[in-house]
Amino acid sequence: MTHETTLDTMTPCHACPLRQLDVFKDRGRSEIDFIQAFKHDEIMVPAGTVICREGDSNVLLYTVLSGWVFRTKELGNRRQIINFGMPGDFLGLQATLDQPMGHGIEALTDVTLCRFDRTKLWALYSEHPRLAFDVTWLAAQQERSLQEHILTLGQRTAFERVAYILWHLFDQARTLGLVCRDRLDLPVRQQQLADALGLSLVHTNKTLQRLREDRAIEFSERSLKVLDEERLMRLARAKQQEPPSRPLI
Amino acid sequence: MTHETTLDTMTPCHACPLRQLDVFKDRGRSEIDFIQAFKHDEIMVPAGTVICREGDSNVLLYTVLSGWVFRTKELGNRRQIINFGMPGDFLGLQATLDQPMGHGIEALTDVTLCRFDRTKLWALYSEHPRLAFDVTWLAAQQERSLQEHILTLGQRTAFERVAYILWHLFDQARTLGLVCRDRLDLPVRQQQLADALGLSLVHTNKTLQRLREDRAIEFSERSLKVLDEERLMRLARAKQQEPPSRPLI
DNA sequence: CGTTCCCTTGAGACCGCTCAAAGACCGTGG
DNA sequence: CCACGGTCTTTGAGCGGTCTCAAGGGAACG
Repeated sequence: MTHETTLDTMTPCHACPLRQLDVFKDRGRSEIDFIQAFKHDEIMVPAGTVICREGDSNVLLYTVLSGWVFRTKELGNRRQIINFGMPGDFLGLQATLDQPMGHGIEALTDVTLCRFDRTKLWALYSEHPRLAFDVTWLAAQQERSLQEHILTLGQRTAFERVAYILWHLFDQARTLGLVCRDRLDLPVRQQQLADALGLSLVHTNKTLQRLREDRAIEFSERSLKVLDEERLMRLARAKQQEPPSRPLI
Repeated sequence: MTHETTLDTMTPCHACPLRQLDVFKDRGRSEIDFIQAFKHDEIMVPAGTVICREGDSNVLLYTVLSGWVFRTKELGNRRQIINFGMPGDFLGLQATLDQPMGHGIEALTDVTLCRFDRTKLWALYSEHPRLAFDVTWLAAQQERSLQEHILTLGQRTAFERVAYILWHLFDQARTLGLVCRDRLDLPVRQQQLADALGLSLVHTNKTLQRLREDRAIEFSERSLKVLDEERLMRLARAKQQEPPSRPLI
């Protein structure tokens, strides 16, 4: 089912390319060593791979090293994309403590994942309270992001939703250095935007057209260009906030 | 602005009435002692009190001891209720680590809150990894609940949403022993249901009528009676799941 | 007995949905 | 090289679910 490839040459944590980004907090040597020991292996999965399903137990813990993923929930024949995950995102925490996953996770692009041994999570808590704190921080941050999404689904119009999600993905990707000259490689289909926003594909498409006509964005060939960020944010009713310096595990 | 009353006679943690409920995990003596020391005081606030606002920093940590609260986010002149909190819910974690709260919290009914000293949170992590684990567990559980809400807002029809939220509140309250003979004291206005579901007040009201006509529920005078839980769940497209045994802090 | 808050009901408008079909692009195989 | 099927995007047409506006009723309270 999965066509995962276990990589022979793991990226050593102390040389993790993500750690060089400003968004991620600096870490002491001993913590990085622990993370290194915590890390089980590193895998590559192709776009479209189901990393785990809603209801799965015994899911490993992952950090996205490269590529994009998304979380998803199903209801009958409909599906909701909960949110998108980018490098640095920590996955699978919910399956801790005999609880099944509340959502599935799929690879949006080809993805490299650091895989961690969940049985060592307890050691992390007892030996490295600082890391334990960071795990909680990541969970709280995830909560924040979900709350914002609830606001979007509950109170924004279709037009605002589409504007918001594009800006949000753009803004988030920018902190990871993925934006170059206001242009972002955005590997998302319109159907996926629709599934994330609770809209139909057709209406999402028509709304995108309006955003293009407004000269707020260009978006084609999997590439998003933000022509006027101020305008886009106004249309999305979004407010800028400093990206917090966040932990990487 | 707040009319909070600090109670002279704090409930001792080892005699906490909530701990006697089956849903809450048993705890060792030393952990309860730590929680007791962690607890700063106990306050009573009347219905309608704003406990904290979105964007607040330096928010204390709370556990709801009795009564109901709700989390909220504003967008212009519209507001979204993120979810409702009942006894045992842990509030304010987001404000940890210099991050502002991502949502406001208000008292739905008169509420008793245990107030904790956030400066001691670090001690909790370093001295009681088990409790630290539980804090994370609570955050992950909160995440779960928000994800389900996202599914509701994104994929359920108005009718399903109303059915779902009533069943969900009913089901959750039941684990706390608040349901007696299929009847629950539900202190929620229709406007608040509407704000939680992203619907207008008018449409929420008409949808409630349909649910009443279907003989699935009775709901008036702040009292909800579930006439046919099977039917209600089917209408809500909800699926039952065992309530996990959860930690209480 | 007036005010206020909440619930209820009706009428009409509009936003977003479904159905349907065509166009664009791409990889594959004949 | 072209034909073909698959996936994704685009566009049109019409329906209906949900919204807004408006007004009235009931209960609680000073």
